Amino acid sequence: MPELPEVETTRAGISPHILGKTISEVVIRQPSLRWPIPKNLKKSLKNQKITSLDRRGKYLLMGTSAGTAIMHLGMSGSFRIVKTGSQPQKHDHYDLIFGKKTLRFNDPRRFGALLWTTKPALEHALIAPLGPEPLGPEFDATYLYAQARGRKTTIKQFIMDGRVVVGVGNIYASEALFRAGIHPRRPARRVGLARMRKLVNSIREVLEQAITAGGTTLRDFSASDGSPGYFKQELQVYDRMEKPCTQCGQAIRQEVMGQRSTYYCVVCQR
DNA sequence: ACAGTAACCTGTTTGC
DNA sequence: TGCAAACAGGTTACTG
Repeated sequence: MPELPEVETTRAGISPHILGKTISEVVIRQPSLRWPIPKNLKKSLKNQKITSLDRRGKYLLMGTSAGTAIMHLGMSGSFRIVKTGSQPQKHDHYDLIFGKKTLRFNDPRRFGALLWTTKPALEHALIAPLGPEPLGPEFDATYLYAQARGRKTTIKQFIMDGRVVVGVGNIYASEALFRAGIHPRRPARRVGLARMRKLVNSIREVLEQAITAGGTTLRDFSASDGSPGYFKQELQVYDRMEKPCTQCGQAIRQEVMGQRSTYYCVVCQR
């Protein structure tokens, strides 16, 4: 479900409800997520005040004076702010209770994560290897071009590699490549500097527009207040197999690359 | 070092 | 209608 815009929408949505607030109770109903929720997490988090809520790639980093909770939404995770004591639904795996309000995590497929670290979060084994933020200053054409030297992989799989750049998932990879006019199967090393510049701009543009629209709701994503994301209306290729290209009218093609559905226009993308 | 694939899970859609 | 296979927005770990 969630790529960078959806995680950012989530971060912005829950921030005002938890920043500066103190966790009065932690309830774990299902500890077996992508990795087991650490046994010490409940004790570590209880009575801690939330001092920050940051995003790194698709990870949410919830800071306290004692350490940082590292959270991930996986494929199907979402947070809701609910009234404390309200009946948990199916797949509601954990609650962070802040007095009258509760931050509740729901995740049918259980690819999400909740971890705890007392070191600086950026040094954590899952966070440290991550590439630059696509909306940050280090991500530019020169960097992307340099990274692509000698790489045999396709440009689509290249921009979806979190060590190259974070936050570009399956939807926005297809969308950014369409906007940049680059064929998803083109080898990464065969994209020149000028087209890398175009690609960097397309990635930034599509992510920023999606954040503004509150993310993309394809099936079941919703913000922490339950509202959907509206970027689906702006999608040019993703989930539009056989529909006309918005630029040239050619039927949009769908293929599987690296076990992921990929959508593109055979005329506009080379 | 890199690329490709299987694996982790459940729910929904598709095809016979 | 029923059942099985395929597929879904992510990421790591393993294999070659």
